[in-house]
Amino acid sequence: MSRRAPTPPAPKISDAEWTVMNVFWQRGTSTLAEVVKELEGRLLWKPRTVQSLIRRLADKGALAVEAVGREFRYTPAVAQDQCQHEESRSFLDRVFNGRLTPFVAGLMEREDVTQDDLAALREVLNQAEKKLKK
Amino acid sequence: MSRRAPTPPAPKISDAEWTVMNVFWQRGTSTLAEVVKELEGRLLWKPRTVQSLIRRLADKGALAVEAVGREFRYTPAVAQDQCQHEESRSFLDRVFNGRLTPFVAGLMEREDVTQDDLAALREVLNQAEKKLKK
DNA sequence: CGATTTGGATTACATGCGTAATCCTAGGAT
DNA sequence: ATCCTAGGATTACGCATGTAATCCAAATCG
Repeated sequence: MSRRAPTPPAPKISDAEWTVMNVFWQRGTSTLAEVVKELEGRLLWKPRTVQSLIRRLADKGALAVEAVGREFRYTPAVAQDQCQHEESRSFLDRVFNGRLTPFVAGLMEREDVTQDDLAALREVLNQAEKKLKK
Repeated sequence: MSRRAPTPPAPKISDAEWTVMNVFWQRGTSTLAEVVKELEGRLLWKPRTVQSLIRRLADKGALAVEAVGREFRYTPAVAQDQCQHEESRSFLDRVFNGRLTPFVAGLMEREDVTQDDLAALREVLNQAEKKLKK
């Protein structure tokens, strides 16, 4: 498992910001109120907190802002899969010396896996192998 | 893939601290000087920086301290695999909504995998299945 | 029209983190 | 005996983060 040619890196997203970005990636363009509603119940954040996080995300370029009337609509400006991949890489490097197999092995050992999980993972590996052979 | 009964959580280890803990987990009990030597070349840290990180790790209970003469020897006080697992869980929850398969799929898609990688992963899955059937 | 709500802008504030510098002291070099 | 060095203790310092509160203006409720 080794890196490919680097894409320009996406802005670094903090833990709390991931929660917010996940909402935007699921919903697409949204207003503050929509995100607040989406998170309420699930989370103990005051609306002001959500607003702060959205602002920071806009400041660092992870969200695009468009004024609509006197409100703003925010849209993800970075691709979810790119951010996920960058986080994945940095996580594996930091915690598992870059290696995927011990990570997966550790999870298998300490969590309960279902047959479905295993089947899905095998399918992923098969796809990877197919690509590899081309 | 689901959680099991929780163990008492290990102290939270920051990015830089992971670098230090990895040295201790590899070497076992070590002095400051040994860690500094191990890291030099690989890293641009001043010895003082390493000392600060070691101190913080001792303060948060991740390293045990034993005075030997006028020096200290530090020993990992938390298990590497437990820390790895906690990091893994929190990472998957934050970035992949807790799901392992998309994480693996993303890596397969964006990085270069070898046949050996695939074989090792398949073996891990086989072991997991064996355990599952018992 | 006045009061309340709501969103944006500005400000807050403790804590953690990355990255050390300073100070002091004991041990080793000369 | 003296000076330098290395390690522990204390302190530093700016930036990020989590978690908001305050202030102001526009819209909405009554």
